[in-house]
Amino acid sequence: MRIATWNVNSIGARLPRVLEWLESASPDVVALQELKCTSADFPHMPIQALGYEAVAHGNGRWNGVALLSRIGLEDVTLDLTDQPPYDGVVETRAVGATCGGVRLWSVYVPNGREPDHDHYSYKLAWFDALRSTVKTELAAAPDTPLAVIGDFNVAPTDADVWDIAQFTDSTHVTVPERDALAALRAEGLVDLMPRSLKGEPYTFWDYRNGAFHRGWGMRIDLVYANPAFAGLVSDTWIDRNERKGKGASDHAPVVIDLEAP
DNA sequence: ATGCCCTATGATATAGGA
Repeated sequence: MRIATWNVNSIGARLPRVLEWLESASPDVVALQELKCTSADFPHMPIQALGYEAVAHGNGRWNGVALLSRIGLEDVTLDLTDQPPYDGVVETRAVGATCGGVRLWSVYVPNGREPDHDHYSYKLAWFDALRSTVKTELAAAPDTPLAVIGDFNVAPTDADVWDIAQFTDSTHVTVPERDALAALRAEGLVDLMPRSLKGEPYTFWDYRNGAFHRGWGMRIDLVYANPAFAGLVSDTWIDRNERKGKGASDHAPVVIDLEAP
């Protein structure tokens, strides 16, 4: 079984590359983030034509998540339990489903913007709702393989950014954000470290300043798996080739290969 | 080489991304 997660930075703009990648990489399940479209505008038809059914959860211009599967899509859950709103809106940042016996969550954790911004406290509250939701699911089905995959918008360690000195006073590397990841792990998840195709662990490179070719990246797209899931994994890797060329997302897909449960 | 920001929006600027 092949599972992947990919922040596509607009499914509309990325559709040609997404379709090509589905054909070449042939994943069974794909978690997408940053659709930047409404659920109604999600391009189901060309994706279905490749054999995937999809649940898309998007409320417009920002965020939006989806799960694509060609091995079943059951028990779909939109949003986290008690997911906090931002500016009065519960944003479309989480969707869960069971695919081929594996429980998956596609998540797009809020950015946080600046450590003293409202968005940052929102980010931490959002993480706690994620932790709580996962805790409940793990308790209800401890033997079911489960993974939370997506754009966590936190680099777990200093080695997960190209130069920690560049991140003074910025989000994504602060202690409270990393503590939020640790709290998730404490519920029984492990951070599955992906194999790199080129000696750097990054999954995101800014569009600006030639960041990709300079190796100025960050590992913020993560795979958090319970032991039942981790025990099935044969490989985890970052498809950085997908960051190359014209019309690329600023994130690369992270691919997980595992034995079917 | 992978090459110096991109996307959606009531749009000719702006907000958000990280």
